[in-house]
Amino acid sequence: MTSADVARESGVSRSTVSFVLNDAPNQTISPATREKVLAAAERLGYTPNGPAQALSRGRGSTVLLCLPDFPASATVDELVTEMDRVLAAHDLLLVTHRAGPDRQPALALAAAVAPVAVAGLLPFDGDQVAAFRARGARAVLPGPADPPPPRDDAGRTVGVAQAGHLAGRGHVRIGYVHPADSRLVSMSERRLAGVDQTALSLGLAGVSVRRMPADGDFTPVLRGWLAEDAPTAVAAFNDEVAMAVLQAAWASDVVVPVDLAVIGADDIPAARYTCPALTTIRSSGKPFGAMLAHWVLQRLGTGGAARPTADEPPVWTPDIVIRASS
Amino acid sequence: MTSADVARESGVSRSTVSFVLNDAPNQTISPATREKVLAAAERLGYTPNGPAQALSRGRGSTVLLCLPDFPASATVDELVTEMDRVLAAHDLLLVTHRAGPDRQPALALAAAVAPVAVAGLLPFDGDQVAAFRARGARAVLPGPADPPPPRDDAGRTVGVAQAGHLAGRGHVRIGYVHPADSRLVSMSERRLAGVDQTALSLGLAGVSVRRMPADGDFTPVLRGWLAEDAPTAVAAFNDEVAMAVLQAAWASDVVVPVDLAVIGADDIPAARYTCPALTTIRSSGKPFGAMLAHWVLQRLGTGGAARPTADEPPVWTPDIVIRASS
DNA sequence: CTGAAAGCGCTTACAG
DNA sequence: CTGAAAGCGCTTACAG
Repeated sequence: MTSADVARESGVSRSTVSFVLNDAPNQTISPATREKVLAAAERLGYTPNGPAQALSRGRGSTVLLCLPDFPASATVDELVTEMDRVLAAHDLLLVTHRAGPDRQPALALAAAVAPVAVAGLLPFDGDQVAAFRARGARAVLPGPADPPPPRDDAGRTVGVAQAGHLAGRGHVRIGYVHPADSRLVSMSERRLAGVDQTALSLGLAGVSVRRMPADGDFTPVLRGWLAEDAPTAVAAFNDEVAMAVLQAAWASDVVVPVDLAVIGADDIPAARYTCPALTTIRSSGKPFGAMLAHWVLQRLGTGGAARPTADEPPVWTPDIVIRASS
Repeated sequence: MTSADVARESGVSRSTVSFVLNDAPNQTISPATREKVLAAAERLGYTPNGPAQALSRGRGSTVLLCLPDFPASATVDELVTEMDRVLAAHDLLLVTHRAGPDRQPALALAAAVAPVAVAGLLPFDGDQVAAFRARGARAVLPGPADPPPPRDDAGRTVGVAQAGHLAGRGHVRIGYVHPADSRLVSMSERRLAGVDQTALSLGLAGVSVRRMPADGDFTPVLRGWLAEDAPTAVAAFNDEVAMAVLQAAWASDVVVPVDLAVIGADDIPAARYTCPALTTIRSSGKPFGAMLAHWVLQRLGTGGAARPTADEPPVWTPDIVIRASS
């Protein structure tokens, strides 16, 4: 099933078929011909071959998004969905690749699909950019020279929101708990920075920091912590860490939120079901997805395209979900 | 940067370049020429254009996996990672597509990348199969005539494991809780079938069933349930539902596991941090990913390929993770 | 208003 | 052992 079949079926040339199917500008096709071609294509169930189109146009229609090896999360799903949505409005299709120990490297995928652009959540270094370019990408971002994506800022913002809430509840000795998973440390550092900065600007005590032990049992750490720095409220890196704190408190007869307030981050589905229900920070992946898409479009020069998109501006505003734990 | 550049640089024809780069069988290239070409390709940083290769070979090198619109989960990640891994051993690259309200339909992606095969977790109907085929896929599975993937069985198996554990603890009145999310009902029905069947075969009472209310508060339901059917143990559809049950018990002064035993499913990261820690069923996505990959390969006739893969046979064995809730 | 022709980057019989 | 040529399915100047 090729365009030649459609041409034959409708009694015109392949050029004409291509013209009508692509609504070629500067090309005036008679309504009759147009109809014939459309009907034939319909009847034959013809669909143009994407790779062939890309080859001949010298420009693919896919964008590759490289995701880090983070645990599955609704936030990333939202990001991807939104990026897909705004890209689709510009006839660009999103292909995602999640890094991972056993996963094929993104470069192989890039070679196979020849995306017109590749985007990532973490900045690419010079070699990576060059490699993607060698595989046909016209835009690779963020590159080493680019401003980092607003993710850093987003991380900080989460910490700011956590500390702000806790301080608002009257707490002055705030603690922070890092996750055990080393893949998450850089993100956790950013969140901590937000907590730290807020505590500082509010004139609170310096924030005391602990890390989740690898075995997942925070109980001994919590006991020592309470004895030493005696935080009255803890901001956890994320909801899982917050749950570990909740569990340690439960095991130690420390009553939340009376003896200890805790706040998580991410608002995972489980957060509403903890005992007590977890107060947390919810940050949608949507604005970030929109931002990445717009960045790609701009870099591709499709920014001021004919078709205007009524997308909300990509602003990053974490929401606080107040439940019972603080 | 094309193969013509490499040919020019190394002073041979494009055919020769193609032969050495592809290790063409039935083709004897002198070691000297071979070296020259390889060196030139290396020097130029040449990478073949995937779509062009696909076009000329008449066979793409990607496989499209269509994922349903389920919440993000580690199990699906494992499935994808494993499928990617075994496919990669056959020079096939995996491209995943998650369905969703705002996502581009999978057909558009299929048209753009022209995958040689498309696989799904849920069976495709006749129209879908035809549409994918029209976009170049040589294999689309599972189709309407195919045996359903062992997912159904997997679902049942989870229920069997849940009920088996509960019965082993001496419970005779077992309850089951469906999730509120309607996208999950068919999966939940399968798990319930496993519970039901096991209870039946063990001569226990029929299992009493409830569903999570949309507002997420299981407390009123639990109270009524305890008054009516008085189950002593409940198997929840998944860990989130189990947590809701735990929370309802906590709110009702029902002590778990003494007054009520609960078991979840999936072993999400949060499961170890509930109070008490949740007993659950863990089923890796790995065997299912391997199975799908093998199915694709077999359908593609690559099954008995030269390169043997030392993959474990795709067997589906859920593990029970015993913690404190039952 | 429409068609013949070249070209996108590759592979692969077919000659030599 | 190596090269000239055709072809994969499309698009797009260029003629008419």
